[in-house]
Amino acid sequence: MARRPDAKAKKKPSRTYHHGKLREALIEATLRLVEEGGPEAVTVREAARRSGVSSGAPFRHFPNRTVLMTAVAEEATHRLHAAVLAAVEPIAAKPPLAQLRAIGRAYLHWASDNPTHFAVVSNRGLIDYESSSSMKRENEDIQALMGRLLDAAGAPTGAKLAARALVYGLARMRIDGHLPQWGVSSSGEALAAMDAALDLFLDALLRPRG
Amino acid sequence: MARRPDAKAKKKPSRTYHHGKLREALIEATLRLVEEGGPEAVTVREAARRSGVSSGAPFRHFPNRTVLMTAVAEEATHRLHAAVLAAVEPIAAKPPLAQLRAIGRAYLHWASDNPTHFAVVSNRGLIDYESSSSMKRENEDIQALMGRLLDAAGAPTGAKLAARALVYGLARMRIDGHLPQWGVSSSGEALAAMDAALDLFLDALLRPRG
DNA sequence: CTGCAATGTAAGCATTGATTACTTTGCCAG
DNA sequence: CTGGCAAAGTAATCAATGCTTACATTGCAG
Repeated sequence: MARRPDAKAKKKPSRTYHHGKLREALIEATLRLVEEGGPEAVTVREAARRSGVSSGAPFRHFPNRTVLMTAVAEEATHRLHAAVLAAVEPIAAKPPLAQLRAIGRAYLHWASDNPTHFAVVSNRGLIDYESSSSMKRENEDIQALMGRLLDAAGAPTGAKLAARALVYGLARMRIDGHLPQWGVSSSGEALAAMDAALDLFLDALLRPRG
Repeated sequence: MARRPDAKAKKKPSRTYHHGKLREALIEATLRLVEEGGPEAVTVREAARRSGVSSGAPFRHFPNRTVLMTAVAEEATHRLHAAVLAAVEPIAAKPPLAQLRAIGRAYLHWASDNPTHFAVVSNRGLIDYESSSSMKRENEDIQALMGRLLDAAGAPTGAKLAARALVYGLARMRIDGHLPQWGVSSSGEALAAMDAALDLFLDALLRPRG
């Protein structure tokens, strides 16, 4: 795996010193750290190690650990946003209920497939949410999309919060370990149960009221 | 506040050494630490400091930080359980819907009033959930109660998971900072919105289906 | 009273986030 | 070119933390 202490830069083995793309390398390394052990496993020094630089180098690009985590959360949010959009856009002509179902499923599946990344995105005590305009925008974009669809489906006022809470709750229950009965690692059954709960909720919510 | 380096034990100022009730003192100190700065702010050394013992002493009672946190989660779960029971028991004769509402409200209000304690209870990555039989019991007790009430109300299969997810989702959204529009600190409006979402969900779920 | 287990202390280790002073590098104005 | 300067590395250091080990004190049981 490791040939020599150099072989770091893409083309010029400049003997170490001046990584060239350290910022991106650190984000990538941190993404992998999150993947491997969750947000708590992230260590600035380990990210530096994996990027082949000294322990102080990361602080040239990120003032502190939180900002590094925020950059990772930004990337993760981007992926989640893309996954959700990729699920709705092909069926933009179908009825709102179908689109809502697709959004919820995409969200839940992404969270289930990327539990540790979802943990970074959702727990805002770990990041500096307000500082990232892109993360805010993509987040609000999903909420707005859901809002429009709920309105179009004639959902009652307050349904937006309930819908958000249900999907968010299912996703977090999974990563927080509250779904042991459906298998901790075998995501198949848990996903099926979550999908069923989502369907139930949407059907109940959008069923015409007397 | 601090008169002398002694004045620690209740009655016998035994010059330090042998605290007598260090275990409980540590749990109490940790509870306060959680209260002040969330689960991440908990430090074994600080708990020791506040209990007036050396930094190694806590390890005589808790093998590691996680076990200390688990003890705190146990206590917090006990309080949450008590709050929920106190809300339902007086109205055990009323219809299931009313009882379900009361449970959800009590849960949400407790989580809202004790956000950091709720964080400890809910995030099982921070504790050793399986090792605490009392915590498991009280937790499953609430779930079972909700399950019975949902069955009695004629809720469809799968409603149990949806109901748990909705309440859990609302509670976590609040502590995770996903409800800025309802005021971060002014819990009044956020609570009202959560209650409304809960009502909406229960009404939709339990409305007779065709 | 004695001796042992429980419970505390003191000191130390490895690790971490962060800072500081120094060094190397790329690049741009002249 | 080239001289110099800002950007981006390094090395050394600090304080804090979780946890361990060796030792000290205590109280209690026999």
